Amino acid sequence: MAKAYERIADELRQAIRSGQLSPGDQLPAETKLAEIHRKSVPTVRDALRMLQSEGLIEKQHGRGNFVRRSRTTVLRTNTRHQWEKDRARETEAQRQQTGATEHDTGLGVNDLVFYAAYREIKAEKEIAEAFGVPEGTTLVERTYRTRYSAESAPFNLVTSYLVRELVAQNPDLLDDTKEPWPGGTQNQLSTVGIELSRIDERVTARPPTVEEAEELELPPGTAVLVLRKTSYDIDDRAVEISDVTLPGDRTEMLFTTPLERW
Amino acid sequence: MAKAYERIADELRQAIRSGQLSPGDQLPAETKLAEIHRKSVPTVRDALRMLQSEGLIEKQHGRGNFVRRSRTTVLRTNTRHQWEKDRARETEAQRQQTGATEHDTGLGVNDLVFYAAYREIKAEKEIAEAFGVPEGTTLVERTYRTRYSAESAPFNLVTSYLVRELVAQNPDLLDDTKEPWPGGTQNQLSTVGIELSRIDERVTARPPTVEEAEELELPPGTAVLVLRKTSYDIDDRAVEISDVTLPGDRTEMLFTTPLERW
DNA sequence: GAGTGGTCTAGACCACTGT
DNA sequence: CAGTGGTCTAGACCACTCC
Repeated sequence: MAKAYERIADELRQAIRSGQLSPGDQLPAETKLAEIHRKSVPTVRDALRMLQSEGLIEKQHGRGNFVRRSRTTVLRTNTRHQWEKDRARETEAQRQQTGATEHDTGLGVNDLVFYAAYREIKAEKEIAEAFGVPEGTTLVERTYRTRYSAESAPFNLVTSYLVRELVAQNPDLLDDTKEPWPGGTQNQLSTVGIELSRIDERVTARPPTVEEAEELELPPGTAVLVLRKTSYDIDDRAVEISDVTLPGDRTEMLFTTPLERW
Repeated sequence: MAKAYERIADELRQAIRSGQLSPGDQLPAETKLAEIHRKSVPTVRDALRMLQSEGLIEKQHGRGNFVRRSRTTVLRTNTRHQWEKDRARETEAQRQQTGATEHDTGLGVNDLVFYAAYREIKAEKEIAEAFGVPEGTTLVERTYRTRYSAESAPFNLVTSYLVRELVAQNPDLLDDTKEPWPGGTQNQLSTVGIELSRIDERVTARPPTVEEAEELELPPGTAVLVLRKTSYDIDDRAVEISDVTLPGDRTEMLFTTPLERW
């Protein structure tokens, strides 16, 4: 005998998949569903929680439960890295035309709002190893928020690290009021004579921390994609490391691998 | 005033983060926790569900609640594509030394168990568009399961598609008893004169369907990584499409992007 | 059999949304 | 204000694990 909350969930799932309930539609009230199935309200709520964790419905306190609309996703590509490198040595006037984020997303300049803050920190064990420097080395930690101006939730949280000593010869690189910087990080690095030869991106998925769920306005049960980008210079030395947190339900990443001809 | 279940969750989270409770440790029984906090058992269970969705604890029916141990992750890279291409024209003897999956994971041949099944299907709208062929075109659908022999859960579910007409001149490519095929898909395609020039991989994260959660033995609240790999030949025609479902809690993907020198 | 978590009840009261 | 979901209680009974 199947459990009551599973039977209720199955029935609603079926109604959603078949189109009997369309995206945006309101479900019957919880008390109503309890009445229909002759079960208690907490049992109905168990069923609804199941559907919520599958991403099928959305709960809105005081309003009702609704069939979830699929959200618009943001595309992130790795072809942008070469694109950004090609532009890193152009004039400032040229670079100001479009920034790297616009290329990432295909959005225009006015669709985005930027926030950036720099501070200096001592390298912890994990990040020191990633850079190949001793623990305690001074790093510049740069925190970014990017969002659509039309939406309230950011579409990523970025923390970027640089070894202070490597970039200190250009004081502008230690000053967050210079952000947003036309041409992005590769142009910033080029001002201190650093050319990139390779970028590694490691991707995993995990449940968000409570803080991430709040900042990204993630519905319960949604995962975050975590991307660690490591940039290597032409001596194969790690010169910049970024940790990017992306909402799993609104992000698509495209990686293109060209192959050598036979 | 904070909600009771949040206060209980906070306290346990704190105990876990501080190391007061170590990975693998058993939490107090739910009735015990209810007694300690002078709350009802369902309230305690709300708190525990929260911690479970954050990946901090694991519930084991009849045994207890335990602090979760981090699981061993499998690394998937894009450098394997060039590696696989380089080996696609070697002799069978050479190819049989190691297969593509071993290169992916760093595991030896004996750590893996393969399952493969082929069948022919008519292209639905979505997949037909991805191939650039008319709806209803005959495709070969290939289903794979890969796992550690030591673990019960597969570490990926793969469905691969080929246009039947493109590969039919080699009957072995329509025969699933020839699997596992030494040298992988790129070698299979080379037998019908197809050389790849580029591979696109699109990655998203979403909650698993009930079927996926069962097959991958995913704990509730875990996300899956969904990867669509599209292989293009030297005429920039899509010749193979794979949908790969990976457990988000056990998978790390590494994408390397080389950059051209200035 | 003792101890654990899983399901479920019937209801009370609070918090939020819209009119 | 009416209608919705959110929190919480106090307990019953079932299912699973381990000894």
